[in-house]
Amino acid sequence: MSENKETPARTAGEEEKKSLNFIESIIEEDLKNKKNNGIVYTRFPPEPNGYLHIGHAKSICLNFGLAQRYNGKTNLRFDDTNPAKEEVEYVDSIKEDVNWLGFQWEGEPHFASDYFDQLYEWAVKIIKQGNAYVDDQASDVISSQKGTPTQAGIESPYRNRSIEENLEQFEKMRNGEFAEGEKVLRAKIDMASPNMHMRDPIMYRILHKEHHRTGDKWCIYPMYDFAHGQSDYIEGITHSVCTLEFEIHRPLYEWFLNHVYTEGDIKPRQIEFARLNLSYTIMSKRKLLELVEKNIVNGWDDPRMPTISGLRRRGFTSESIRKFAETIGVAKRDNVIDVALLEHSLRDDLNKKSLRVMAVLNPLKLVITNYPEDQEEFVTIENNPEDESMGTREMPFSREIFIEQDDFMEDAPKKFFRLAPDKEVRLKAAYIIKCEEVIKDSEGNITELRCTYDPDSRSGSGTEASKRKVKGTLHWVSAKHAIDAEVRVYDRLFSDEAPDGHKDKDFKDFLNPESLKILSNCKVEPGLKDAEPESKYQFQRLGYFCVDRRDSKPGNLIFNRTVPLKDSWSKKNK
RNA sequence: UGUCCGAUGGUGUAAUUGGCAACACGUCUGAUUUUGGUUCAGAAGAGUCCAGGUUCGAGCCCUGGUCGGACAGCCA
Repeated sequence: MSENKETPARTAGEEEKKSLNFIESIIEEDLKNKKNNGIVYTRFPPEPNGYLHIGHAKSICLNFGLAQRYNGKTNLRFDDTNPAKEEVEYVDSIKEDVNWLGFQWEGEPHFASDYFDQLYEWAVKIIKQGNAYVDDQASDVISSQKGTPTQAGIESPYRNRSIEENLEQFEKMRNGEFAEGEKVLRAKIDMASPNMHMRDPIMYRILHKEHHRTGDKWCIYPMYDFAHGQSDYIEGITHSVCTLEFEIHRPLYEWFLNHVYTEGDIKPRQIEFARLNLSYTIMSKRKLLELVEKNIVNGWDDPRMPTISGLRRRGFTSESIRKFAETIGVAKRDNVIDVALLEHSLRDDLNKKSLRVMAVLNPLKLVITNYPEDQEEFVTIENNPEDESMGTREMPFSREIFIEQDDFMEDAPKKFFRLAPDKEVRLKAAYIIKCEEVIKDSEGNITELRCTYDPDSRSGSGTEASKRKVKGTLHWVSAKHAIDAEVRVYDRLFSDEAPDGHKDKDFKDFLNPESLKILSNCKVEPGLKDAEPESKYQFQRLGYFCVDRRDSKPGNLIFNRTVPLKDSWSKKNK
């Protein structure tokens, strides 16, 4: 899918200065050396055991972006070698999320499980080479023989079984003659290797589990290390990009590959980059799953979740996520990106595109006493000052309106540019009003404001009064025309910069108790009546909001606050 | 006292045959503004982990340290 990136067509004389990230440098070097016939083929290989999150988005943009840049292709491959953790629900959500982000993989999605036959054959081949053996020991024994990072391991007593016996045992494993954990197939490498992953790593384990695609055909399943590189090889992947924690697996990746590789074939190369960390956010699938299972959030696509489906439901655009991924870059050092940068890409995109509308979240009734009771009129308002082509629209105005409670203060400080007793303010696109009287209930709560308006001050009328400068401009909505809506005001899920960075505390200790506030008697302008699910708006002076794609129904409008507008006023007055 | 990897403003990322540290976010001014938004103009903020070395010249190269991360699942 197109990313709308201007092609970096470098015309002579006009040096395109775009610098390369380290992966692009590697690729250009490979291209220069005619490696793999000049082909660039990447893949995005999630395990279908959860929903994709913003960290995956970085990887998706990277892998697909690389292929786009170098006229290559990208596969979507599900790394489904562990039937205990994987589900079709996740497969479906992953496909949807990748597409929504704006990318289309080459051909049909691939599955590591498609290669189980081939992988089995290769395992047999490696046994025949004398480089793999069946170990009958229990898991804890094998583990204790592994040694430690600073201490060599010891060899299994089964390490030197004959090839024939290994072949026979492995076949029996496959035929289901053993229970789970009874035997494993191991590569015969080096129990004294300084790299733990090379100490006779397990290639196959017995799992009597139904697989979401192969059903009960198999009861032995390959481990990640034995499956991944070979899957890359089968698919003709040239650059296998993964995160840093696999760096130490690379010698093993290459070891397996070298034992099945045929000269002349494309040989995949593993390249590792630093995964994304975001401030105020957790990225671990395990922890995200915990939030879902404990109902701390409302599902994987809760708008507070960093999942792609959560961000989507929150009101993020895929463009803003792609832009974000491009902005943060790719490198090998650990990093923590400030969420403010994500929010910046979002606002930047939404600012250009979204329709400005009037919505009052916490309504305060305001009566314009000198406006005739039976009168109403339409005022004209621009749809987006950033984009004239979006035109204007008409909005009803009448004697009783609602304004935001925050826009009135009885004892206002000097810098308060909003409404206060005896002060003037402009109602956006309408008139200048002056506050004459404050009505309160018996408990002293302000229930209503009485104002007068200047009939000559109507916006756009051209009169002197219409050009008068007043300090503040308020958004409003006509009381009798406004429609009701529920607004879900979301804030960050965690109140701590690094919720999972505390040694002795659980990440759940840092949940922000105000991450969701439901406002149920909001008033929005009548034009929003038939707003489509997922449509995005700027609520004038408040922020960006979208119609909830799951819960909003005609007649029961529900908006999610995507992100507030930047606010230098409340920041100063904290 | 292992192996692999990393180290540049508050945060990210650049600096591509070694040439006197750039961009973005954030922060702070000021201007414009019928959104306390946007836009515009400007400012502050690092001398590149440390110590040596090579060189006319080092963030880039060499040596030795320091600090941080990953690795001891029949997870991926």
